[in-house]
Amino acid sequence: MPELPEVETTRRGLQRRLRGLRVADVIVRERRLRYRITPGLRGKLAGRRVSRIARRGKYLLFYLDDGCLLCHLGMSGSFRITGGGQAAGSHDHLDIVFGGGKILRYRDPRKFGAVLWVGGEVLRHKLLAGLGPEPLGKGFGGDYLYEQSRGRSASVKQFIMDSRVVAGVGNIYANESLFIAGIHPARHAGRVSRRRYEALAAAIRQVLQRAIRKGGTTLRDFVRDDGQPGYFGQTLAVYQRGGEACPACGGVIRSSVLGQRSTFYCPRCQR
DNA sequence: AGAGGTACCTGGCAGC
DNA sequence: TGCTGCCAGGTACCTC
Repeated sequence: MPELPEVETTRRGLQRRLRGLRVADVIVRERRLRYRITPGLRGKLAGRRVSRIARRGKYLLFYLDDGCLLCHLGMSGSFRITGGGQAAGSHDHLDIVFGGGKILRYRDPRKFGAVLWVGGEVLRHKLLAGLGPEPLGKGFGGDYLYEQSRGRSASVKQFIMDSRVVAGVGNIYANESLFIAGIHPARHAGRVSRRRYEALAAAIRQVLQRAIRKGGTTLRDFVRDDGQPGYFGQTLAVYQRGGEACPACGGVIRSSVLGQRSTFYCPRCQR
């Protein structure tokens, strides 16, 4: 499933190849994603030029001349660019055709994604307005996590996966960063020290940056914008490794469920 | 305000 | 082998 590094990898690839291009046509095959794809999208986009592509959490923001296409890949979404000869598959819900013939194709078997046109200031959009700071940006760090977490009884894992606390930390990287920081995922967020939040913030930045450098960690059906699958799961220390040996101490990695999410940790290394 | 639960969807896989 | 049924997983939203 696309996590923040995959989204960032996608953003970089798409920006490199689409910036400055003008939309010629839009083909919507399936409108029912998490939300309905904005009706009349063709009229909104046609003739507009892509000025840049940004990211906010796991949302992709395609800035056009006078508005923004706000997209989310959900669980199984991917973008790719085709030359035009490729026939659309059954899960290829949207094509954005550019002048010159390049096609940006959105595929999403599970339809958890979103493609919405936002005419005004996109960062004030309901889906973005409440997001916490970017984990790789200013405003995020140990002090911030410490202050935000006081008095909170939810587990530290659920806390860092709350998009209002920090944007875009999903299940994989929550597991991995807690392992690196040596913090037990079920520990109450309000009972983690400032010093340990410092370690956790550093771990979150480290795992995300490393995955971005690797081109994105992927488990199943993420496809990079060049159409190549991006399997990098072998670099994960604990995620989906329940019953295996901890790479740090050799003990057995445990799996459990926290907030309806699969959770992996080493009970010896994480307290 | 915070915590917990639910819905959305479908490929993949476990169990029969 | 073939069918059925369950579940993951990100996020918003609802309820308590």
